[in-house]
Amino acid sequence: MMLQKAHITEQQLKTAQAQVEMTASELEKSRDLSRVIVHVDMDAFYAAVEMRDCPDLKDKPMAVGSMSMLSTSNYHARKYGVRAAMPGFIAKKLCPHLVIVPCNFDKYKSVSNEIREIFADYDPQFQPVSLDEAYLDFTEHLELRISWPEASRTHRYSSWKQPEHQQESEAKEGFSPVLFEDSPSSSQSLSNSQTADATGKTTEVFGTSVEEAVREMRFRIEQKTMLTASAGIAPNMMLAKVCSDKNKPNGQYRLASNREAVMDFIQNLPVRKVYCILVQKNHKWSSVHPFKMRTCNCVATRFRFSVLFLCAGFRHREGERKDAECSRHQTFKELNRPDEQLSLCRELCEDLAQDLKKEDLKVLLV
DNA sequence: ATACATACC
DNA sequence: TACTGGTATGTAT
Ligand SMILES: Nc1ncnc2c1ncn2[C@H]1C[C@H](O)[C@@H](COP(=O)(O)OP(=O)(O)OP(=O)(O)O)O1
Ligand SMILES: [Mg+2]
Ligand SMILES: [Mg+2]
Ligand SMILES: [Mg+2]
Repeated sequence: MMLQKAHITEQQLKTAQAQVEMTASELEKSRDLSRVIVHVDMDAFYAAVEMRDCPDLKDKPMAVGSMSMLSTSNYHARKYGVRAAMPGFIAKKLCPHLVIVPCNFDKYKSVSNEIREIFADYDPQFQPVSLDEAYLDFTEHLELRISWPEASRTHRYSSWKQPEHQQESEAKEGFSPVLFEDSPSSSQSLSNSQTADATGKTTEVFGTSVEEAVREMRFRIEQKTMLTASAGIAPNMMLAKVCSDKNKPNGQYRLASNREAVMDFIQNLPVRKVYCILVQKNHKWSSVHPFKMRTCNCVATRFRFSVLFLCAGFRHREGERKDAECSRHQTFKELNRPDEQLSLCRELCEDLAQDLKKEDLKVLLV
């Protein structure tokens, strides 16, 4: 691809530029900022369920799975680098005190059913992605909600969790304070706008804005399951998904529905976050990886150049699979013998790989 | 149509 | 000692 790049002519660049402008204006016409999309995702899902059901685990680094493979870890364990898809015995080396508890899929499935009941109240057509997350279109809910009486926006604390006692001296906004009415970000506590009930804070009132509606949904999830969720609010699913990660755990983030805000948000995002195809080394559109374009802005400013490579992707074959029954790890070992790896690296980075030794491989492949 | 490669939870 | 399994999508042949 570097060789091809050297032979690009002015004429080719001009043609590419024209293509880009056509595509861009077509796409701009179809930009839709009218929907309010929410992506909700439970925090450290399997691990959180296990911690809820075994309070001894609360303050310990823990993970769910086995010595062979972990499905996820709690946030405490993540500080040590313990992650999903990591073998338990390796995780133990990173974090010797790690507690590993086995999976209980039935429990995760039933919690999933509980949260889906709540999702359906906001969007009956919600799209589940996995047991712990879903996309919701809040547009219609919000249109109705705007004229809802306060009673319909009031929710009870479950007996297991009353709100924290608040300082009397702390000035309160008064009745039904509406939080985040127009603030772009927040990871505020869910329990700071309780009504000043004479009998004592057993309910919570939520406003009519998107932020309030989403905060309400997360509040209901927490009261019902004793588990927390995070959420992203944006004009489309991709952006909502990226937003839901931003204030995780137990937070939410809204990206405003205007072109400028979206452009600004996208600018410095790692490409990896939005369009993984571009960094798949074997994908036919894989023009980003070889040329080290890491951020979206980089792709955008060099788009004219990128377009020339859209159809010029490369592939390499990793060899034939010999034993369909073996584990993923075994397969990897079979297909990537050191000598195969060496020749592959030499092929892929000619100039770098002349003096390549086997010890270098590990680093390169990582 | 099928095998294969890769992504994501 | 130990390196997943379920589901979806895209590519090459
Ligand atoms: N690689 C994997 N293999 C098997 N199960 C997985 C894997 N990754 C995730 N899971 C399971 C366990 C997770 O708790 C659940 C939800 O995934 P995900 O939302 O990505 O992470 P998480 O909920 O554990 O943490 P968080 O969302 O807070 O980052 O799916
Ligand atoms: Mg997630
Ligand atoms: Mg999650
Ligand atoms: Mg998830």
